[in-house]
Amino acid sequence: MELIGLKGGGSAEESVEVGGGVLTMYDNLDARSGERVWTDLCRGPHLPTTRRIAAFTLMRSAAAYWRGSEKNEQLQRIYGTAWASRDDLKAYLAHLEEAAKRDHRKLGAELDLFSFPDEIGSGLAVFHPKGGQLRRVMEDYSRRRHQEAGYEFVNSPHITKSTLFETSGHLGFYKESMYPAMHLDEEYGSDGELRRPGQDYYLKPMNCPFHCLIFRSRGRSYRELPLRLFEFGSVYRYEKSGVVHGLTRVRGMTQDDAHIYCTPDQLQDEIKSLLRFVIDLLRDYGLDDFYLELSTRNDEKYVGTDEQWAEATDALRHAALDSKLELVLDPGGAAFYAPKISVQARDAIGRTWQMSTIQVDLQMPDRFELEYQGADGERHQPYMIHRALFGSVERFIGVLTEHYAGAFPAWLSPVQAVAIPISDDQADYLFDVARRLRERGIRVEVDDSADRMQKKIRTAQKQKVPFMLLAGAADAEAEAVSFRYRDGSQRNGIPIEQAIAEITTFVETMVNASPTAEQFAVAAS
RNA sequence: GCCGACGUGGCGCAACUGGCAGCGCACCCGACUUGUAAUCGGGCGGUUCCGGGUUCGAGUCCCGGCGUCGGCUCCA
Repeated sequence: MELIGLKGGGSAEESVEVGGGVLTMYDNLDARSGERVWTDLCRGPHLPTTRRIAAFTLMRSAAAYWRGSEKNEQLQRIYGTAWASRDDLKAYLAHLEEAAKRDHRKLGAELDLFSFPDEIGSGLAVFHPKGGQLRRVMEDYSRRRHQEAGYEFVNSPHITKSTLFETSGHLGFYKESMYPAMHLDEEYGSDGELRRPGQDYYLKPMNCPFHCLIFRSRGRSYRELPLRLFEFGSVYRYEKSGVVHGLTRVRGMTQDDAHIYCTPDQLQDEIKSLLRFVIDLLRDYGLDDFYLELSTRNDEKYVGTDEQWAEATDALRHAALDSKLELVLDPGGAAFYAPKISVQARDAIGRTWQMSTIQVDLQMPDRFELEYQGADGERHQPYMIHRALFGSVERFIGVLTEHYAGAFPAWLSPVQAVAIPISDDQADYLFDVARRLRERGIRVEVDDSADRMQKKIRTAQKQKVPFMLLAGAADAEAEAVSFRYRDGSQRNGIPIEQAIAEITTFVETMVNASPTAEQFAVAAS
C-alpha cells in the first residue's frame, strides 16, 4: 500500500514500478488444481505460464535495499536466470565462465603484474616489475600522443590545505568519500595555550583545482588559449569498504587527467577534436567498439544557473552527434559541477566499460575567478573542459587485461620474446640473439633454467609471451632461429636478421592481434 | 556502510562428529641434455588472518576485529 501511495500517482508516461495511473496484479495458479497460490503486485508483463521457461538456474543470494535506498530496510534477494532454451542457458553460463577466466585479478596474480597486500590497505595496489613495465609503455605512448596533440605537462602534489577543496566545492559535495583531514602545525605555548591554530590537509581526490591554480599563476592572454594542461595525477578516494573491486574500483589511482581552458568561441571545436583524439587513442590500444553516453544535470545536486547548464549540455550534445557514434542519454547522471559525455567501450566478449569522460565545466572558472585578456582588451572568464581518457591507468590496465585475456599486444607485453635453447649448448648462441634484439628495444629473456625445453615452452605459453625463439644445433649452425608464436603456430629456420626485423617491425607498428606463423609466411613471400 | 559466504606454506586445494596440519604447482639442491604445453630424485617452506573464550585437547565450536568474494547503495 505504501508503494501505491508513493508511486501510484505518476502520469502514464513516467516509468514507475507500480502503476502509472494503472495498477497491475498477477495471479499465480497451481498447474493441477487451478487454485490461486499467490498474487504478485508487479508492473509486468509476466509470462502466461512458467511452462515457457525452458531452462533456469539459481545464481546466488544477497541482500537488497527495500526500494533501492540505503536508508531503508534490506530484504533477502535470490538471483536466478531463466532462458528460452537449455542451449541459451548453457551459452550464458559459458559466457560467465569465459569472463571468470579473463578476470584481471586472477590474471594479475598469474602474470605477476600487481597485487593488493593486506598490509597496505583495501583498494591500494602495488605494481610488480611486469605490471610496471606494461604501465610504463601505456603511459609513454599516451604522453607522446598528448604532446603531439598540443598538451602541456604539469604536476601537482598529493596533499593540500583544505581551502583549495573548499573553493572548488569538493569538500561540500564529496567529504564522505575523501580521506579524513590531517590536522597539522598546531602550536601550544608552555602554559598550554594555543599559540597557532593548526591547518587541515587533505589527500587530493581530484586534480582540477591544482590545474586552475596553475592557470591563475599569472595573467593569461586569449593568444595562449586553448591551454591544455595534462598530468598523470594520483588521487585518493575513501571508497566504501564494500565497493572496492580489483583495479576497477580502488582507493588510490592515477588519472590521465587534463583540463582545457578555452574561449567560448573555441569550445565547440575543442570538444569535437577532443572526441576524435580520445577515440583514436582508445583504438590504438585495441578497443574499437564504442558508444557515447550523455549525462545531464542531477536536479538534486548541482551548482550554477539553468543557462550555464543548457549551454554546456548543448555543446556536448552537438559534439556527440557530430561524431556519428551511437548516443545514449543518462538523465541526472552528471557531477555537481558539469554535464559529461562518457565513452563506453565494448570488449572482446561484448561487455561494456565506461572509459573516457569529457565534462564542460562552467563552475570551476567562476569559483577560482579565472580570467584571460581578450583581443578587445577586456577580461573574460575562460571555459574549462575536464577529460580523462583511460579514466585511471589502473582501471585501464584492468580493462585491457580482461579484453585481451592477458594476451597483450606485443608492443604492450611486459616480455615480448623468450628464447629457448633446445639443449644447453645453444644457450650462448641465444644470449647473443637476445642481446641483438635488446639493442633494438625488444624486451627479451633467455630461459636458461634447468627445465627441459618442453617445460620452458609451456612456461612461456602460460605467461602469454607473443614470440618464442627456439634454437637447436641445426639453427645455431645456420645462424637461424625457429619461431613458436603465442597461438602455437611455428616457423622454422628463419635467419637471425630476418627474425629480428620481423619482431621489431611487428612491435613498432603496434599490431594489436597476436602474431601467427601464417601472417609472417604471407608477409615474407 | 549494509546483507551473505569465505580466510590453511608464494599460488591452487585437502584434513570425519573437536584428536599427530597434508597434497600439487612454484622455489632450492642433484642427476639428465632432449626440436615446439609439465624428466627423475631429494629438500626448504605453516603462530591454520589477528585477538579473546569454551574444552583434557581447537584449522574445526563461540565472541570481537581485519581482509577477500558476491550483491545492495555509492562512484567527482
